[in-house]
Amino acid sequence: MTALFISQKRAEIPRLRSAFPDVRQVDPERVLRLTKRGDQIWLMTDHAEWPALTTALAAQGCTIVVMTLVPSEAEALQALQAGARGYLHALSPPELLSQAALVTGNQGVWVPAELLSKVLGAAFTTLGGRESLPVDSLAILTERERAVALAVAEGRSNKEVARLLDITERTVKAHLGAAFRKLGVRDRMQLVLKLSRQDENIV
Amino acid sequence: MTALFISQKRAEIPRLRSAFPDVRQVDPERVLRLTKRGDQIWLMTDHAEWPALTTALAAQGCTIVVMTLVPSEAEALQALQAGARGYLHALSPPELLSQAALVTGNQGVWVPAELLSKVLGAAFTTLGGRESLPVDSLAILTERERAVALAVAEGRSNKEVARLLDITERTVKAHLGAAFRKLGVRDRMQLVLKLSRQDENIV
DNA sequence: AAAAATATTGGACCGAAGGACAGTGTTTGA
DNA sequence: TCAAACACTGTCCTTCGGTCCAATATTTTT
Repeated sequence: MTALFISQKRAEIPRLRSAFPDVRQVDPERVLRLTKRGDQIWLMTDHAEWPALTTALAAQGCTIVVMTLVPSEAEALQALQAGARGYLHALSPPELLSQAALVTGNQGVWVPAELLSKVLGAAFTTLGGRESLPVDSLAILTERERAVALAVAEGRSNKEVARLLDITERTVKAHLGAAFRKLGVRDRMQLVLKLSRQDENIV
Repeated sequence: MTALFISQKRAEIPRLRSAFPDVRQVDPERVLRLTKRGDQIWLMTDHAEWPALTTALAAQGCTIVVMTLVPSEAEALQALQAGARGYLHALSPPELLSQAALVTGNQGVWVPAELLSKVLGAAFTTLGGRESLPVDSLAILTERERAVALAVAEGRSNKEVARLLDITERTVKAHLGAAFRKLGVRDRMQLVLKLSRQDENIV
């Protein structure tokens, strides 16, 4: 994993280097030929092409954190919609940079707390929430039947479930059979499909 | 820092416990008196008050991850809007739960990759999952093995697949056995889990 | 108190699933 | 051309999964 700092201007960010000693500074024009899947990119918004560059790098499988000197809600949304996983002030303290790296490196999204509600609120109103409250199939099961069904839905065999719940394999079969009947499925395969893909049945 | 698992039903989630051995299960009614700032809350959407509870807990300074058996874009938005920092499938593998805990514990937002783009309206590329992507997994199979594996992953029995592909049930077993070996799974249950939860599987 | 639901287990049965071993014909690549 | 991969099928065997016939004890509901 390589860490790259992309900026049009030659403005070095000391705090970035103190958080990531191995970071390399690269020009926007050449970065697309230097990056590979999984690279961590710190991208300054000091040139006009940064949204397109973000999208292109995201398509390559890079993790992009957009850095700005003037944070704004609009720019944050633009960054995230372009495929960036993080957005923060360029002069953030090193601990914050490390935190953002940790979060974005683990498939998370990092946005400053004061912008988070605005960004999510905007996303919410933009997409509009259509209320589709899916019925919970497991509600009609008893506690024990549900425990067995959930364990089975994770791929466990009857014997494994028996050990897990400290009951006989025969009892597992009993609960499981009851669950099958109540849920209207014929076997464990249908069960796991019903549980993991219910949204497709609703919508 | 305390980890609490909140569910109306007594459904234990074994994977949650395997990722966080010290997690305590608490009833929704009593959780507000037990939590303190910084606690990590895993909240199931199996009762009607979960959005209000999320807001209340977020106001207390807790980190909330909403878990559901039926992920949907609308519910994800509702969770984040209510103040949750994470949203994921209740049957996610332990590594994913750990990752979500890490991200949300560091002020990050965690949403499954396939929902992230919808939630933020962004062009996220599915990063991670190197050898786990469905296409990658199925790529190592022959055309026939892939056809059988996909049919089985839809819940069909060997006999049904045989009729579907107009071959003998014995041949289905042959192709399926080869697929098991190549994919490193032990039976059809593991296969459907591997294929249906690919997008969440990061490794 | 009576009735219903739940949790637990037993035995037996049968089909499905998966592997071991063996064989045929076709296609493809070195 | 020859080896390797592929597609296909057979028999035999073991284990697993699911359902049928029960039974008993506890809890909850009516």
